[in-house]
Amino acid sequence: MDKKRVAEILDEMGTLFELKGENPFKCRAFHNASRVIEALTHDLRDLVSSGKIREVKGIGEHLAEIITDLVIDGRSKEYDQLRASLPEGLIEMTRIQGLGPKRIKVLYEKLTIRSLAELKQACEEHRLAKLDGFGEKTEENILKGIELLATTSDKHLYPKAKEAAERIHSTIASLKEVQQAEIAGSLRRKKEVIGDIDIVVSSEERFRQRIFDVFVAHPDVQTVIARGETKSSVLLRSGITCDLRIVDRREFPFALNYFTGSKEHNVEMRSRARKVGLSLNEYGFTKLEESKGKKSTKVPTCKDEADIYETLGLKYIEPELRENMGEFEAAEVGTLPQLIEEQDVRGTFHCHSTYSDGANTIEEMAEAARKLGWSYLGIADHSKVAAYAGGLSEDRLKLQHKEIDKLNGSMRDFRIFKGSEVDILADGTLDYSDRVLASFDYVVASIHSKFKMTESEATKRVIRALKNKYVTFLGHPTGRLLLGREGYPINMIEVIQAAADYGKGIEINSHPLRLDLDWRLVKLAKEKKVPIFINPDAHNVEGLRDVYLGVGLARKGWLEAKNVVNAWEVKKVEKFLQHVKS
DNA sequence: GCCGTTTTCGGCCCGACTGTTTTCAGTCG
Repeated sequence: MDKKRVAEILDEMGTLFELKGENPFKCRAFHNASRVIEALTHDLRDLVSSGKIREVKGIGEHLAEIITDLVIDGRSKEYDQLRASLPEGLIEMTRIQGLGPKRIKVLYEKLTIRSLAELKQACEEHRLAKLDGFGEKTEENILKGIELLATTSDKHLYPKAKEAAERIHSTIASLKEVQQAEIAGSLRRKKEVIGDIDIVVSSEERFRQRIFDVFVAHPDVQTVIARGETKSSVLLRSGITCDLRIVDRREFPFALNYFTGSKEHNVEMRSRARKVGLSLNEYGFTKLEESKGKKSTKVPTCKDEADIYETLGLKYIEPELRENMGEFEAAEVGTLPQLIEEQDVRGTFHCHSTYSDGANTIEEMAEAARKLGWSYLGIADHSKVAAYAGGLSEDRLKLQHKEIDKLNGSMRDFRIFKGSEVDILADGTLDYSDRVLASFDYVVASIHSKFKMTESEATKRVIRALKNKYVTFLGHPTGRLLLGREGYPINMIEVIQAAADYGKGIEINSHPLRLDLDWRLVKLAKEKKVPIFINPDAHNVEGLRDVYLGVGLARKGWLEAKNVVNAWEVKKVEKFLQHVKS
């Protein structure tokens, strides 16, 4: 069983324990373990067979046992029994906004409600309102919640969420009553998929309700979920939930930090605060009293987030790194990376032109790249087997190369590289002969067909392709489509190791639907010293800008400019491309 | 269930909002 499935099962077990009314800390331990397993950058099977799984923080004796059963036998007796002890439909009910395990348990025990359908019916017949702690409003909200489940999704692509957030933000930020306004949450951390939008604002207290008035009346707002003294919550027409919090000016850095998260990062922040005798919340620090941990006098305020980190003896941690995945340890000893920035990009590779399935000519693409301030561009059209995408025959390639030579002769201070996105065939060989491959400046090797292979077959296939001396880097490594298709099963840890061994690069495909390589693996690739190419996979001039999405992902993967080939000077790039195939 | 320089038991982040309540439990992030 792979780690993704193991993580899913542990998470489900946590929820099942909640539904049974188990010790909440035990439940949390399972949810936490799920997250820890998901985030592992070591091979889970190796960790299990060597017994090192027990050394992973958050995995104790019992969880190690369950994980071992799942990985080795593909099943766990404890999980099977737990699942059998409750109706399946209860898990689905936890997805209803505002309905949690405690009340689902009551509904199951008192009214034997076992599924969404039964719950809906019970609400319509007003059977819930008869129970203690339930009322008419609860029934209404549950019915609304069930309806919402069908029409909205709880995950959204980063660019869509960003656009929605910026529309609200610009309205709020332009109000004269607003002192500061920032988009926080997973958007600020540049997660590839976004749950909801968090906006943090500072203003004088007397203006809060006026700001909330504007917020809930925004044309993008569909329904108001909650409205209080410091927080309001709405559902946008785009199906995304948006929260707005308003605090005092001096609380702002704390609120921004808190609502940027991640949750795991926050937990660690607070626990570190306690170690130096402070309590931390979204409003500031307070001193912990010696006796009984009671709070008293405020410690001096912090003017920005950097001050907060400094108070805890830490260097400033960039939002993208706040996942409690090693950033605290690095901030403590001052080894945080100097993250790559958008302006470090000097060009990109893996773009398409009218020669295959692109919408713009090579010249138009190059011109657009120049306007972005870049000094080079790589054109990598599809290879011949990709007939559906206008893959290039060898004759057409000659024409294309001639055209590029001509353009290079006429453009000053700009270089167009001859590349190709060559299909990796089912057996791991490439779609052009070595003689043809040798004619390119660089070669992107990608999979576009035969996705249904076993993990070990797919891994061997890709590694064989990487071994070809003419291959420069691997394109969209897992083939995932966010919120759509899972990547094909492949052992990326082995692939990254192979890339390191053969001196090859790996692409961060920045297409908003792909964002592939995943940032967790980007970090591993960096550790293995694998050069990264940030590519837009652009099929038109507008698509070039997607590179900046990839930069966000690169930052999330701890990359510095020196780790990214397209942040290098053109001379260095030329040398590197030559070196790879020599 | 996990963890530990306050270490093998006793904590485990903490505040806002809602709906049901006469002071709070459940849920969320």
